[in-house]
Amino acid sequence: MTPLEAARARLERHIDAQGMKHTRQRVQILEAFMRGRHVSVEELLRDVQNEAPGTGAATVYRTLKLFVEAGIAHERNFGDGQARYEPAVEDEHHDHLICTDCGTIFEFEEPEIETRQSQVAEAHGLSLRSHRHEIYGTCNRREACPRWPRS
Amino acid sequence: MTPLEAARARLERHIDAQGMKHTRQRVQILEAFMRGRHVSVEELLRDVQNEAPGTGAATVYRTLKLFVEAGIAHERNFGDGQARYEPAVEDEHHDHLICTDCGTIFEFEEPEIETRQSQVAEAHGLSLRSHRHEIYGTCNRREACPRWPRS
DNA sequence: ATGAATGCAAATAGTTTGCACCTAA
DNA sequence: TTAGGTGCAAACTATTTGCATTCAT
Repeated sequence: MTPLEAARARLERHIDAQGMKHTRQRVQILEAFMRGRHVSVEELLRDVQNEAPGTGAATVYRTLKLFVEAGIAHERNFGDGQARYEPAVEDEHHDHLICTDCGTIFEFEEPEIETRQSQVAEAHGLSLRSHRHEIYGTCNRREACPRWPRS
Repeated sequence: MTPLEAARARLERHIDAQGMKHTRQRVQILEAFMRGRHVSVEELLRDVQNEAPGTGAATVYRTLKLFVEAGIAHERNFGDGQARYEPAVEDEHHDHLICTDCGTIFEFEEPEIETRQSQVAEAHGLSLRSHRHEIYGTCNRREACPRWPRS
């Protein structure tokens, strides 16, 4: 089962469970969404409208919320003032590194940090719900980074 | 030297260095700002206008940016859609825990997490610039938490 | 048939900006 | 005197919402 198939299955299940309707737009948006990695609404809307002109921005916003509720998307906010969404892989978690020069987004996973984090929450008497951990830096990669001046 | 005095000194220095002007508003906003802990612009504006009616919102926004540039404030974003600012204490760093029920903000410092974080950045070939680490949870404190139902 | 989903446009919320007036230096 | 600062209102950006229309069931 491909990630897209898995996501589609989860979405169908969620839609049925909530007594919602299966629509052309929801499938189209899902397909475009699953092709991306950390897409902004703007980017996604552009992609969708390429194949399905006439799709409204409001629908994309509403559908992304639906994806989050269905557990197939995570909302991210990297401080550029717009939300980004990424496909959620079941039982998988990672945080992000962002190059402030070129905008490249890397992912990382640090069990030790996660552990410490739980301890911190506990020490403060909080029941951990979620977290957000982003590292910002510059990627020092002339070739890869679009903002590095080419000689 | 109190924190306020220290901040004022740094601000004056910055203002002089940049050839800017010392104004009544900047001092008033600084004083109100240093009284708070993680104030939103809205809250700060209200405080300032209590003592200095007529102060404009734009001035508060502009002044907070100035504070950040002068190194006496940090901008924070806890996902409630508005920026918050907190006094920067020199050579001190902490991250945050936020109670999603009552909004209480706790601070924490975990050298081990910081260390791992640097290693992660390095492993990905990034020069670490900054980071953001927030833990969200619920504080389980009937008495302290305004959103807990009183019996 | 009928209620939910869509698309558009208008509304919102936080923040920024243009500009005439004011004020520190 | 005069550049920089302030206050107001208008502009902006991302997102949400109201509503008439369309579509899945």
